[in-house]
Amino acid sequence: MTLGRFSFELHAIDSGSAARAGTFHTPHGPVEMPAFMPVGTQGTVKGLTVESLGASGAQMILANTYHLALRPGEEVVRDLGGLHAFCGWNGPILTDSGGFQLFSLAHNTSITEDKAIFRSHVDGRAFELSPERAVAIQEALGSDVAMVLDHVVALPNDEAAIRDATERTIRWARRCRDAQTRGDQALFAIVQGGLDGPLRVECARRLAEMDFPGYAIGGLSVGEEPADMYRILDCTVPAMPEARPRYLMGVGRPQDMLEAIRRGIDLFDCVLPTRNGRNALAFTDAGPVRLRNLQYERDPRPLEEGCPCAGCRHSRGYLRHLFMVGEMLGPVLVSLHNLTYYQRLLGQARRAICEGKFSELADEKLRGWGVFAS
RNA sequence: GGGGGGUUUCCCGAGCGGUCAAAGGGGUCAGACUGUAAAUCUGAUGGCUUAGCCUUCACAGGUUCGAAUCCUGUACCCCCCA
Repeated sequence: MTLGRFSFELHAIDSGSAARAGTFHTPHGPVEMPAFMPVGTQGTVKGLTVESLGASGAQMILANTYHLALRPGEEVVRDLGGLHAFCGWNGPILTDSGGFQLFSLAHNTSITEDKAIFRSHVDGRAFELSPERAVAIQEALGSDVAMVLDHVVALPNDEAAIRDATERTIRWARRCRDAQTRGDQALFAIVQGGLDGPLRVECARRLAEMDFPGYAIGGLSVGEEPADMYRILDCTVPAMPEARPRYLMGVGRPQDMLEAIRRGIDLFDCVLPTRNGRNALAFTDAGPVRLRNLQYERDPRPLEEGCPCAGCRHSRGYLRHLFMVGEMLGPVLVSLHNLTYYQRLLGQARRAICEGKFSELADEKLRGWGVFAS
């Protein structure tokens, strides 16, 4: 499929699952999918330079509309040359719309049909975010991919509330599309519907009718059981256009990504590798390593044998020491390791899909992590 | 030599007759973290055969139904006077 300066080529579909490999082309370069986007909410992936971010293997990163509109303000970013120049990342950037903050900052947010009104978490001032405003901000920021403003609700929730938020998400998606003025920014729609399978399918189909250049699944991994998330993917993904990138927002743990790729998801973002990295948890093929644990005090091994990241030039004992004494290099190196681990995992997934051996890879990884396939 | 103040559980530090195994920090140990209000948060932290029992508040003795808390002596530390 080709859409202006964007296109999505499918290279392969796994023989034993719905997993697929492809390339998403953007004005700032290609993204090999399945892909993982590090989260750089405020225009920075916490603790990392763009050089080390590139070294981790990342191709596309995520930034946030709400946070950047609050500080420094989208006009400032625009006047400094747009998001790419502003943060120094010349690869593709996707901006989240602020919809997630309707959920995470719900306690100081009110929503009407027209717009959401936030009380700024920074200084308490009112901040309005309508679908039109979300698009305008993202156009000022100049990301490659903008997300529609969606209405995310906490789970579990009552049926009427979920239905209401889902319907609003569909109406807002249309308003976002109608508000677009730039031709060099792709707008992705977001499927909502809580844990209601038929509602998810209906939402996906109605959004598909509007023909967006990409589709996301939102409102998952917000506290529900993993099995519920997989169940929703099972029914929702087949209802999403095959010729467009399919993005599972906010996910996730390594096992969640493999389970989602198995079901046909192409794109992910998650704070876990960076947040957990800052909190001394490293991802490895043998499962998580909680570096503060006493057992690593004299461990001479790197986090992962053969990992090319800068953190793996050091022993676990040294990394533990950095955390125990509060040195900032600890969070930096383990964030870098985790992102590198995620990128390598996705790279292995892409190769396995092209070879028709994704299930074998997934089984092997899940076994290493000590979790069962779902 | 004389006068005054102090010694609390790994550390700092509250407590000043019972509700004290002893506040609060720190440290340590363990856990959590999924479109980032997170380099954050939570729990544990004398021992045990754990609804209870035992051993702790410099050391020894004493007063009291009952002492980390009061008294006497000893040791060490700090301040002032000579």
